[in-house]
Amino acid sequence: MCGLLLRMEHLNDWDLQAVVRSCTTFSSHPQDRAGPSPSPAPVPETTVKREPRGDVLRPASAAKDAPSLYGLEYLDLDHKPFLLSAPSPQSWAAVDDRHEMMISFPAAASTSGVRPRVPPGRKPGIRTTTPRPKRSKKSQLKKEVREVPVADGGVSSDLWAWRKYGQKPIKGSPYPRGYYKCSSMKGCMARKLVERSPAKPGVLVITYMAEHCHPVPTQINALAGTTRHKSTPAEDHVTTTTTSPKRHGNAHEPVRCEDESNETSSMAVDGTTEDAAVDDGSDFWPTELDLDELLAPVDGDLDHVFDEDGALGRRLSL
DNA sequence: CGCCTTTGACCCGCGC
DNA sequence: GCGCGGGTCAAAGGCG
Repeated sequence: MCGLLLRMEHLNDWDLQAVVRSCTTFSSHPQDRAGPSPSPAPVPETTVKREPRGDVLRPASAAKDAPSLYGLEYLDLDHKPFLLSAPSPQSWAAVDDRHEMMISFPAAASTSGVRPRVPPGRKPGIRTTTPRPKRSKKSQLKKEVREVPVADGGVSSDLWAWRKYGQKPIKGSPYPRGYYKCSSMKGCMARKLVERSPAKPGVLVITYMAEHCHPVPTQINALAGTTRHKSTPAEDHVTTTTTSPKRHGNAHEPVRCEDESNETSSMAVDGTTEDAAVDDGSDFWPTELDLDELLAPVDGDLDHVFDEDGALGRRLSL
């Protein structure tokens, strides 16, 4: 495992993912989470399902050689292994909101080397005709911003499954920003942006956008998803959790995103939400009752899991 | 087989 | 109106 850590130093990619997974707020405890509003946040886009463009040509090349190391220097949370200092579910409430759950990934997961990369992307100029839905004005998006310390290895974890769909370098910041979508349920427009704070490298800034239109996946599912890891040690720490109902089966009935998303179109952008986000994300998460209900079935499992830091850490890192 | 990550390209909002 | 920067898409390859 230690060896893996060493690798991590070279492979900074992992952290982003790890962060993603772990930084999200803990959905299990409403009081801890800050999230965008309780009601589905209606980002205009949310209501519209994008259609595949399909007219894009494939990149001819196949030279995927470039290691994906460079991109995430920023997330180099590597200096410290993530430990899951997970409080039992019941104690989550007591956990500092900003710190959420401390997760550590003692070991990177796989030992496989860096995965060769090919230049992905579409050929220039081929984008097409399928117009994208108009993006809602950035200013109108409701955003919940959370800061999670990384230095102490504390990263919050949540029960949602996130799928990374992009990463971009941000001007003015030495660290790239990762873009994630909720993969717990298809159609869920919840997203989050993860980046390191330029001012405070030890802090990860997680911005939540839109809302989940479905119940929190059961812990079991969430954890189950974390087991997946990729070959690249850096990335694998926390592979995305494949918590999609499809795969693991969600015990709870999914909520229709479309319906909800429409209602939340008014995501506030004003500062009030930010405060809420940091201090109390309750509005972003399911009600406590819901959570309890959702988690009840797996409570025992959770305890079990969290009792063993290693266990969770392992899962996350593997 | 299906989902995930990576990453360049494409698109759009915003500022000047 | 233009350009920049940010956000999203989607191909390719990998892994369980």
